[in-house]
Amino acid sequence: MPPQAATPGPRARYREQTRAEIKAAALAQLAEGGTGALALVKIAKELGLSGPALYRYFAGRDDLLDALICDAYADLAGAVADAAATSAGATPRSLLRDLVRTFRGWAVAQPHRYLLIGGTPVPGYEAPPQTREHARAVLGPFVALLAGCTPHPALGPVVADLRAWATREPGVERWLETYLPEASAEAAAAGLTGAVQVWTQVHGTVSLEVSGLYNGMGHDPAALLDAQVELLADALSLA
Amino acid sequence: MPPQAATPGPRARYREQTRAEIKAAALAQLAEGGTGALALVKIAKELGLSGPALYRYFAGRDDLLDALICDAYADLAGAVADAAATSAGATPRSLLRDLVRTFRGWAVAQPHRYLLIGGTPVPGYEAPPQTREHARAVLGPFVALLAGCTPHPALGPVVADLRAWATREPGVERWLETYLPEASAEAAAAGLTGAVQVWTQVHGTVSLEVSGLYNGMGHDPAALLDAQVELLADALSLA
DNA sequence: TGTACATCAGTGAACGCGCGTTCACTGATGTAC
DNA sequence: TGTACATCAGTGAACGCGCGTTCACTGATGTAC
Repeated sequence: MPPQAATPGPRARYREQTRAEIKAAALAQLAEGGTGALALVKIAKELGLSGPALYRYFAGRDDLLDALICDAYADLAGAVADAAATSAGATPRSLLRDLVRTFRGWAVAQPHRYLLIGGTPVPGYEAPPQTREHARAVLGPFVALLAGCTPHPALGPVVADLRAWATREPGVERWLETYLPEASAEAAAAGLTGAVQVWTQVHGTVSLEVSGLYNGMGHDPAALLDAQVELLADALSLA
Repeated sequence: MPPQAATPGPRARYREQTRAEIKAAALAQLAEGGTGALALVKIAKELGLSGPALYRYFAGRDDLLDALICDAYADLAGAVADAAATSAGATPRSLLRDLVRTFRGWAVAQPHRYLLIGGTPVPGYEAPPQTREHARAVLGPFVALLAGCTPHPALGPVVADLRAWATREPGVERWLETYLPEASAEAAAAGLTGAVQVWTQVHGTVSLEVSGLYNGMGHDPAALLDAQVELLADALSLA
């Protein structure tokens, strides 16, 4: 009788390690040539393996892409959550600034990964269904921070009927419980509205920077984003 | 002696028509499968032509992509300029609203074309050098509209030294003369700052919508963008 | 502790696909005298 | 108005490439008695 099935065993550990190496090589390719440059054969060659060996670790090209996307979402969500934990206790305004800076920092440090989750959907590739939940996890700390804020009246409620949305869209219920455990319906709606507003602004600025579309304009993206945080904080009446 | 070399002649006209048909077929493919799905052979087949015939009209795949991108930029810039001309005389605030709505309308009506110019840069494809100038042309009416506005102090000047930038970056000189013919340095800087601010916000909202990343959030993108226009107008102190 | 068996990582050859691009050519269309 | 020539759209065959994926297999590693 084995001591406990919980211990992975050397084989499983080695397996996980190889999976990680494959993903690392794949990311390196993405960084160089974009989504179109991701080729299983080239990855194998780079690892000193031969072609079909990769099929021991991933069901195929799409499966590998799935894993990369999930990792990227989880990683970004983790970074944002860490920042929220670190800055807990600060004023909402400076917390928002920290979260936004973390978001941008993550994106510009590894543009290919940001493009993977925030860029053009890959042709012929159907995103895994958990994608929506992952995206919401990234927004989680923002909603939590902004719950109960007072958005500029023009913004209105992003989701008119929160309860209807939560029952219609799977996963939303649990998400709300995680990030807004004790918020009133009004506070939750305000937080969601604020988070979407922040999201659109930050994604706009960051994705333009990451795609290199700023090249011709000549300005400092970090400073611009900081300024936009102030505008956002004003629009949401943050202290 | 021919009447005037200015008249294109039937051959040249037919040639232009075929070029247009090729581009239309290419756009149809982009709409279905994204950038990766653009294949010369398939385009040819769709037009009843056979493979190499396309090389009479385009030097290759990249040349065709160049043309599509230039067209998209020019088309969007034209739409925005038309909107500016139509709404001339309105208050800055409602003019901004019209321009932004036009921008979004163009993008959501043909998402593939918006992704072509605002999405992830295509792997292995080097954007033509005029791209920057085209992007600036789209922003032109916005700068013109916002020249002399009073941006929120936090925003600061997007370009600290406008004159240095204009001499460093080719094409900027002429661009400034076109859209800010008689503006003071301060008014020009304010207009540029405002335009960049508007650009980041609108691109953020529109690109999230066009990429389908809104699916899981459940809200009305057009209403959100309208609200954001009010916030922008406030941040730029528009009448 | 040793032996028999199951599991699984990895290989090499091969298939089929679609693509971009080149080449030598045919035939129609326009142009010059 | 008619003829000779140049221009140019379009063809068919072919090359080479890199890719995803399948298959039957070998050999090492772990496991059960």
